[in-house]
Amino acid sequence: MAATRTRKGEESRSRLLHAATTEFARLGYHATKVSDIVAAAGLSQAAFYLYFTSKEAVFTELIAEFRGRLQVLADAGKLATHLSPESVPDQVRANVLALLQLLMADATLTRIALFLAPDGESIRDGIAALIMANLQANQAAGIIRPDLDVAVGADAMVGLLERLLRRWLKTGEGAPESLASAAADVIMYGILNREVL
Amino acid sequence: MAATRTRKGEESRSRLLHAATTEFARLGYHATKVSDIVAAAGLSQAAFYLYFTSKEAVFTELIAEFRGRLQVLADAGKLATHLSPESVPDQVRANVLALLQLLMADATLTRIALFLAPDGESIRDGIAALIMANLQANQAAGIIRPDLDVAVGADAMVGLLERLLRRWLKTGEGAPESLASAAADVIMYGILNREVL
Amino acid sequence: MAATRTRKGEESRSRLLHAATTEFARLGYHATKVSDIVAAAGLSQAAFYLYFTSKEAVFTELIAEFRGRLQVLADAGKLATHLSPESVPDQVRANVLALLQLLMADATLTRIALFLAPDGESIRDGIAALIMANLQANQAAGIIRPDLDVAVGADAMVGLLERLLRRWLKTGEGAPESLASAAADVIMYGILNREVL
Amino acid sequence: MAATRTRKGEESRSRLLHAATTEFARLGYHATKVSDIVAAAGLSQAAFYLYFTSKEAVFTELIAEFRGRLQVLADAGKLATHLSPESVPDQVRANVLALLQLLMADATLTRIALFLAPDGESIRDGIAALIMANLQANQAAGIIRPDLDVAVGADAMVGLLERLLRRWLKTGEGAPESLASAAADVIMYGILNREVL
DNA sequence: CATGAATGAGCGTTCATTCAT
DNA sequence: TATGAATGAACGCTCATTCAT
Repeated sequence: MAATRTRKGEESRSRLLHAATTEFARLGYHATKVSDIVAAAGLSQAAFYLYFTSKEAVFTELIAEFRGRLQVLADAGKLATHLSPESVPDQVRANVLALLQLLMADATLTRIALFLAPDGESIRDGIAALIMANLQANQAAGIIRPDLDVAVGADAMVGLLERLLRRWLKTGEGAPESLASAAADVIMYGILNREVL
Repeated sequence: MAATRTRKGEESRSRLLHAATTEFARLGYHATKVSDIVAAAGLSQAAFYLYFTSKEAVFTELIAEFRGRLQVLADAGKLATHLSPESVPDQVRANVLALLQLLMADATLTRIALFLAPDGESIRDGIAALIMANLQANQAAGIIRPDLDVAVGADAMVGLLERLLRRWLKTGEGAPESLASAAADVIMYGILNREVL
Repeated sequence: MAATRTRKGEESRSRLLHAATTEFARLGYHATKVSDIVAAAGLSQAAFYLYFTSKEAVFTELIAEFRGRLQVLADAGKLATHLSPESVPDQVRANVLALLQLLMADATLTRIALFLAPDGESIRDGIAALIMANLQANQAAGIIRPDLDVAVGADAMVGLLERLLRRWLKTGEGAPESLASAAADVIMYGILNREVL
Repeated sequence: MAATRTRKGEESRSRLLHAATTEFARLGYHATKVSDIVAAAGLSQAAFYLYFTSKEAVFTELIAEFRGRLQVLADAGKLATHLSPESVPDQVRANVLALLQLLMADATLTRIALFLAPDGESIRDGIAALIMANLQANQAAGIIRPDLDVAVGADAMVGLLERLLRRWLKTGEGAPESLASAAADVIMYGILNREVL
C-alpha cells in the first residue's frame, strides 16, 4: 500500500505527505478534507488512496515521523545528561536550545504533532517524562533543590516551552537561542528578586 | 429562542446544557453529535433546537459562560494585586490557588474552554496577559528580578498551570492547595540548588 | 373542531384566518409556516389546532370561501345573461366589470385562490366554463360571430382578465371600470384597424 | 462543479437534468425531493452533487435554459416584425405559431419555466413586453387600431396563449397550427358578429 | 501510476403536529 | 380557551472511500 516502486510514485507520495502537513496545520484534522489535501498536491482523490489507506493513516504517519525525530534526540541523551557542577547554567541552556531547535526545525509538523493531534498531549507527556528523569538524576547529584517536586519542575519546563513554541509558531518572533536562554533562566532561578526579599 | 417560560423548560434547557458539556468534554466538538447530546439529556432531537439555535451555539454559550467566570476573578483583582514585601510567597500561593480553584470548580467546562475550544488558546493568552501585568507591576516594585523577561515569566506560570490542570483533569489527584503551593514555589524560586552552586 | 362556542373563540379563529390569508398571499403555501400564521395572529401554535385540523385545512377553507363568493355571482346569472342586441357593448362591459369587482374586492384572497393554490387553475377553468356557456348562448342568438371557437373566445377573455388582475394585484394601478372596459373592447373588437385593412 | 470530463459523466449529468425536469414538472419544486430525482436517474444521492451545487441550482439551470431558447426566438425577430399590410392575418398567425411551437417543443420544461417557477410570471411578462413592442410599432404603421391600449392587447394575446398552452399541456389535444390560427383570429377580429350589430 | 465517476453512511436542521397543564 | 413544551419524520447536503478504466 505504502510501498512505492517508481520514482514518480515516490514523488507523488511525498507531495501528498507535504500537502497533508500543510493542510492539517492550517485547518486541523477534522476540518481538513481529503479533497483539500489532494487539491494542494495537484492529484486526484483516488491517487490519495494509492499511497495511504485512509485520512487517519496519513495523520498517524505524520505523528510517527515526529515521534521518530524526537526519539533521535532522546537517544542522543541530550535530554538526560548529568550536569557537571561547573557550568550548570550553560549546559541547561544548551539542552533547552537543542530541544527547541528540533521543534522549530519543522514548524508545521510540530504544530500538528504537539497541538493538533489528539495524542499530542501524550507526546508532550513523553517529553516531560524525559525531563523529569533528568531532574531526578541531577537532584540526586545535588544540583537540583532537594525539596523540589521534580514532576512539577518538569511541568514548568515543558509548559513554558509549549507556550513559547506556540507564540513562535504564530509570530515567528525570537531567535531559538534567546528564547532558550530566557526559558532556562526562569526555570533555573525563578522570578523573585532574592536581593530584596 | 433561549427564553424559557416555565420551570420545566428551564430544566430541559439546563439538562441539555449539562449533557452538552459532558459530551463535548468526552468527545470533542466535532465528534459530538447533536444526537449524543439529546440522548444524554433524554430529549428529542427537535427539543434541542427549542433552546439553542445550533450545535455551535451551545458550544459558544459554554465558552461564554467560562469567560464570564474568569472575568469575575479578574475583576476581583485577584490576579493583579500588588504584593506587600513581607509575605510575598504566601500571597503568590494564595493567588495561584484562587485561580486554580476557579478552574477546578467545573472541571469539564474548563477542559472544554481551555483545551478543546478553537479559541481556548486565546483564553489562555488572556490569563497570561493578566499575570504578565501583575509581574510587571511587582517588578517595578522591586519584588520581581529586574532582569526577568516578564512575558516569559508569565508563560512559565501559565504553562505550568496548564499542565498541572491537565494532569488533574485526567487523574483527579492532588489537592488544589498543594498543587498551587508547589507551582508557586517552582516559579518563585526556580529549580536550582543555590546552596551548592 | 371548527366549531367555536364563545365570542372570544370566534375572534381568535377569525384572527387566525385573516393571518393565514395574509401570510399565504405573501409567501405562498409551502413557504408559509404555521408559526408564521400564529405569530401574525398573536396566538400560540397549539391554538391553531384548536380551530383548524391542519395547515392544509385553513388553506382549503380559504379557497372554499372564495369559491362560494364566485358561486354567488354565477348564481346571480350575471355571467350568463342573454345580451339584448341594442346595447351589447355596454352589457359586456358591465358583466366584465362585475366579475372584476368581485375579484378585486378581496385582493389577497383572490391572489391565493387564483394564483397560489394548486387548484387555482381549476377555479379559473370554472370561470372560463361559465363564460364559454355565455358565449355559446349569444352565438346562437347571432350576437357572437358564428365562426368563433367559443372555447378560444372564453380563454381569451379569462386569460386577459388573469393578466390584468395580476398586474393590478401587484401595482394597484387602474380603476376597475377602465380596466373592465378596455378588456371588453379588445375582446369584442380585436386589435386590427379595420378601416385600413 | 458542472464540468464533466468524460462521456459517461456527461450522460449522468444529462440523465439527472432530464429526471429533474420530469419530477419538477410532475410535483412542483418543493414537493420534488432530490431523492426523487436521483431515483429517476438511477444514481445515488451523492452523485447529484457531483453535477449540481444544490437542488435549487438544477432548477435555476432549467429556467436559464428555457430563457435562452426564448431569447433565440426574440433575437430572430420573430416576435417583433413589422407587418406588411397585404397579408397581415397570415403573418400574425405565423408569428403566433412560431412562439407556440417553441413553447410546445419541450412541454415539461415550458410547464416548469412558465407555470411552476416563482419567476415564471416575469418570463411571461417578458413575452408580453415583446408583443407589446410589436403592437406599438404596428399601431404606428396604422395596422393596429389607434384607440387600442397596446398593453391590454398584449395581455390579451399572452393571456390567451397561456390558457391554450395550459390546456394543451394537460390534454395534448389540438395541433399547434390550428391553435395558433384560432388564437390569432380571436385577437385580431374579436368575438362580435359585426354583420349583425 | 492516475483519474473521473460513483456511492454509503451519516449529520444538522426544520416543521407540522400533539401533549400536559 | 390557551399555552409552553415536546416530538416524529423528513430532507438537503457532505465526505471518506471505492470502482472502472
